[in-house]
Amino acid sequence: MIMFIKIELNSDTPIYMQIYDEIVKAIASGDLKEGTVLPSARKLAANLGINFHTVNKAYNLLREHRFLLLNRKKEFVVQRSRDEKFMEKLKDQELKLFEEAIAKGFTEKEILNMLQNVLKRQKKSEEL
Amino acid sequence: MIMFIKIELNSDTPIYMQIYDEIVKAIASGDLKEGTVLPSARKLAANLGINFHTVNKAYNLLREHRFLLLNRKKEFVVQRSRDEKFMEKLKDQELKLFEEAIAKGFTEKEILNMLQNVLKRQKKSEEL
Amino acid sequence: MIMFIKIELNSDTPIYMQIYDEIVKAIASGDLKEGTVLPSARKLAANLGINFHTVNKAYNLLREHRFLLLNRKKEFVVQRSRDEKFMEKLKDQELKLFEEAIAKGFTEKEILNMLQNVLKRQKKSEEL
Amino acid sequence: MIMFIKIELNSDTPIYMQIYDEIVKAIASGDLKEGTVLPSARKLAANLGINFHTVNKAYNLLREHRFLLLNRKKEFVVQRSRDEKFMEKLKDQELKLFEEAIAKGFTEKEILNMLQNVLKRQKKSEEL
DNA sequence: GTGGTCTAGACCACC
DNA sequence: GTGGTCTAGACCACA
Repeated sequence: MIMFIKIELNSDTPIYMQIYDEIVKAIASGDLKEGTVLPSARKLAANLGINFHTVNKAYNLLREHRFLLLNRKKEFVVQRSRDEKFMEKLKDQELKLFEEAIAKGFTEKEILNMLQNVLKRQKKSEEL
Repeated sequence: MIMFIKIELNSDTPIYMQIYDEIVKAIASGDLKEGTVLPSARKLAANLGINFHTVNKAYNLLREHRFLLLNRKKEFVVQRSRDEKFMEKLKDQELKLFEEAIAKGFTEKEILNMLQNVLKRQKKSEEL
Repeated sequence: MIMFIKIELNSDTPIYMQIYDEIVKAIASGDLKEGTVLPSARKLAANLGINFHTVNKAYNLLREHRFLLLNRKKEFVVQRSRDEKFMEKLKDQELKLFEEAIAKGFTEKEILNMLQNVLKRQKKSEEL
Repeated sequence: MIMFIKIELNSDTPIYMQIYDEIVKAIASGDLKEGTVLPSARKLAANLGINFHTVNKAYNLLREHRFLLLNRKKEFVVQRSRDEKFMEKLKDQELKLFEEAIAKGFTEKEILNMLQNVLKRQKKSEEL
């Protein structure tokens, strides 16, 4: 299995976080389907030219957040869990973000516009 | 000046975070207007029956995020900054949140519904 | 033999775990008696509309934990083993859980209340 | 600040887990009170004769589970969060454990006896 | 092979 | 000083 992950070594976001984000993005866009077995942490690390532990940390974080599971063959496999607790957390986070934006002086319309732009951008990447 | 802040001592969110959230909410809802001088950290702490440092931590975090500024008298004052960097950060955060939601298996419609519900809830508290 | 197992495809707990839990529950409640031959993994999988491997994983985990055994005909059979090692493990787990609860600030009374509620709920399902 | 933690290097439970358990136990018994600053990961590691990362892993796990928080001075501090979500999780775990015990053939009385013994043991260590 | 764990040494930003 | 992060190399149990 071939993984296309771009890593910016000189970014301010940690490498393991970049891997995390890229895999979530790939699941969201449909590039990684449910049941897909990810390359082993060691192989992906070799491909990216980084350390095994860095990839391992990303994989374990993804497992904690239920984007991956470890099967009995000790492979990391993509799952789409749809847990409702996540949605509740998301709601709380969004409420807090909106309050901050409005406290900053942005209007509801501006926020909605921004949200729609972001969703459009997301949808495009899904269609490619 | 009197501050109405509700603190849940038995919550799982830290107290300083609760103060932070409550003040942002008060600015968003219009209860706290630009230029309002907040009560000193010591007074608010006494009113809430909590430690001075806890309030101080919340105030400093709010200043860092440009919701408050420290005037010559060393008072914390409400400001509405409208900084565009915040909007950019917000976009990135929203994009990441949406990707996680979609990776979890939620549809675009479900997410939009959730967002509209959250905005409605927010608007109501603004009108009260 | 007919098995009544409810599977929530959109749950956050893995399906094989749900099957595991349901079978343990059925043994505890008396619905599945010692010596009962379970339907083959293939049949159960077909009935539930899920993958054969998922059921197989659950069955093997149950055998590992001595709730099932594999007879000469390679059928999975219910057994009630009463092994004391399990009780020892259980004690250790309970001790750790209690320590966590007390460290969280819950009182002994609260914990006892919770335990009695849980046992009552358990007993009711046994009587049905 | 002096920490009394016993580590079994030749145990089958990972060292970071032993540290985790010992600290939870210390909070439960009252040896570690809310607000207590833990020794730095580096110092504790030196005292125990183990690696910094091992202690760090334990500390971060404790923070994730809300037994510790990282203050603005980057110190790990004991907190007693009393979050209700924990109690809900605990209930589910207990229910599952009871079902397993009953499925094994243990009676309700035996389980209650065991639980009371464990609670007594816990209470004693709290009083010392 | 795999991931889980532990060790060791390094640089960073923050205070 | 602190924790956060990354690298490097090692041993283990498991399958």
